[in-house]
Amino acid sequence: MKKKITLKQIARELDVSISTVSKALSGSKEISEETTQKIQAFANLYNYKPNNIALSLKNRKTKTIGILIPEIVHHFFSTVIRGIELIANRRGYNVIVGLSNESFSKEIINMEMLANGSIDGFILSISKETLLKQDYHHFKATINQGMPIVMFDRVVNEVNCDKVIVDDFNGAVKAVNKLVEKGCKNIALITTMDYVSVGRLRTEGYLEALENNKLEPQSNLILKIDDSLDVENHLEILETEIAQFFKANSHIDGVFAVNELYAVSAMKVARKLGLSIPEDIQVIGFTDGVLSKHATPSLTTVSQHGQKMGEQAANLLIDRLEADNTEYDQYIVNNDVKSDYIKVVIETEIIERESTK
Amino acid sequence: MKKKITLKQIARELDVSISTVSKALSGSKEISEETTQKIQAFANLYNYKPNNIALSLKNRKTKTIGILIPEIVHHFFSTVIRGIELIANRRGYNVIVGLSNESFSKEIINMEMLANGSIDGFILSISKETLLKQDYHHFKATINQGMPIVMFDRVVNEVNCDKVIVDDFNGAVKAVNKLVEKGCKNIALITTMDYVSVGRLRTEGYLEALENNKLEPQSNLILKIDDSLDVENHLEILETEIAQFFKANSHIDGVFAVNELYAVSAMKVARKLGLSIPEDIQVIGFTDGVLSKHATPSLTTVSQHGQKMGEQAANLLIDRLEADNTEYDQYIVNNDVKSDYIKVVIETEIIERESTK
DNA sequence: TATCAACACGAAAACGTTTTCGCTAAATAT
DNA sequence: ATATTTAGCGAAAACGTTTTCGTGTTGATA
Repeated sequence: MKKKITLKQIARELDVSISTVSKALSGSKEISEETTQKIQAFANLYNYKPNNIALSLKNRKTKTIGILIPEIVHHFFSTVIRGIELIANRRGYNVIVGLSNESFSKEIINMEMLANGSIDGFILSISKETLLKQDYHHFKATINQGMPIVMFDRVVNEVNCDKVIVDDFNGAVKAVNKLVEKGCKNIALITTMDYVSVGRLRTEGYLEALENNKLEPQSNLILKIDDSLDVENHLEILETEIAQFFKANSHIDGVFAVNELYAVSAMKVARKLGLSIPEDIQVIGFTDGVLSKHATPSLTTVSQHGQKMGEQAANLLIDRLEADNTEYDQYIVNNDVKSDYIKVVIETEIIERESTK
Repeated sequence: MKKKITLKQIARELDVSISTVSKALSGSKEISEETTQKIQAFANLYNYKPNNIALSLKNRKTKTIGILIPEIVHHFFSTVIRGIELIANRRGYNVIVGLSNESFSKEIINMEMLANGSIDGFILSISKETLLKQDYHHFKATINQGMPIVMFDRVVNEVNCDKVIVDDFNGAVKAVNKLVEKGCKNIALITTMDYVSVGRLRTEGYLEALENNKLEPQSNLILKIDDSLDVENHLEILETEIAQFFKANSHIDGVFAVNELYAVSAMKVARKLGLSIPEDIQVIGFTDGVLSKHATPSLTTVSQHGQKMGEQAANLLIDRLEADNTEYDQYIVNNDVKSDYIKVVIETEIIERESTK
């Protein structure tokens, strides 16, 4: 077993100083041709690579970005990671991931664990519990210590930082418009509780689109699912709730669901009730994942472009990291709080499949 | 913006030496009660946390483990990551992820990027291209430099290290047995090309089970899909191949597919051909993911317990890291190569759903 | 009073780099 | 012949820790 070789060992072996080795390897013209040759040959032979940790300590930057997300077994989040990793790698950064599991305390612990030198900046999406508590001090503290944060998808106005979001509102509008266009008159909404901002925005988009299309919103056509419990294990509850919903409102001819699972479950339940899709009920979901693509019938969805979100977030963060010079603080103009922080909005796109006519 | 405070700053502020601060904060009884109090109070006030990078350099360990997988937008792999992260976090480790994208060169680049001090050890699953090339020098080199590797799922005998695998062979046997038990006589296999070891093992299990059940293996009942092209974008090719397969072999009454996607596609195609599931054809897939759970009809699958694999892999790696003392090398006994490396086999489990009777 | 242990703290090395500065000897210019 | 540049290299500091060893002061003991 040959341990990795260091500058010091090379120096001792070739009877030169550490500085000479370092300079020779970086091709400094301060060192003679001859010496440089000798040192580089030796270094190659022993496959010398500088130690990242030592570099990090010296440069006070780790070339590593921290990702903090609620859940990783999740098509959308893993797609975002892929986007982040793609850009990070291309720009010479590594990626370290922490999972909050939707828990406030795990979010904090993870942040503190990473904020002590391990990373240069964060890309994160806020946990449900944090959103519920509305306690964002850990984000603010981190930013205040000079560590930049980029938030994506689940963001919050109270924290001043770069953000990448999907246009939830207009995505919902588009979806509902599409259903109207396809002839639906009684469009149901299956959504989550309001505290997750993306759910709220999608609900608002749904209402707006109804109004635009001169359709009367019917409060009984909105089904709010309590997903504070892990819904994966409560599939049956979900399905029975949807079944009751359909039975109580047999005039429903279109469904807009704020996520894939709700949409697929709706299709499943509808068919069990003897309704056919898309003939009797047309369905559109949000988030274009595996389920949508491979369900039967395949699902028309609003695509969030998760990978693009990840790429944008990574670029935003790295740009900021590498423009270390300027102080990106907020300032006041005309009694208005201004800031240099950027909010990127990713446009949604409707992908039509078999669940609509 | 207050940057993070260091020992040196605390020392200067309180007019003591750096050593004294360090000792006081670690509660050394070498420092007087009074001084300790003062220092700890000050450190708390300024929220002092030791710098991880400096610690890493000093201790020559990073408390970080590197994960290298072919793909992250993938239910199985993300489940494994979740398991690894769970254990890593519990045992005080961070997790850094690299994606090989099934590419040999990206695998190497990623390994080299991480092996230079950033991590203490690897948990990885081999890329398809590497398996095809059968070039494993980068793994061996890494191990030889004293950096432990734990391989999972896609492993290879040529490399000496700890391994966590699923019992692919017996999983396949169980699946086929189940189909036989449910009355199938002509069981088809939909599998990948042989170079991915897990695919090969599952194929062998299929054949073994047929033999055990005194069923004649029929070579035309085996469909090998070339997944060297990204299959996600070749859904149609996949479906037409399966359709031709079914048409040419109308006596098929059971299907065992080596992954979810093939199984779900098989169901979809079968139904388009007017066959009903499970009445006409029963289907069992491998890998229990979202698709299996939410397909209609839901899919009976062989569960791989990805999270458990991740947990085992993480424990194996960390155990090895923290037992740094002993040299875990291979040695010869009775002309036999022995090694202290452990191979953990995770048992599969059949989860019965609607696609079987 | 001289010796010694206990106490409280500081100096310095080490982890592996990069970089600034200084030094010596040779080469060139005056 | 003397002054000045230049080439080639080494010493040392710095990044932020921990830890070993040394040192000075105090109080107790012989």
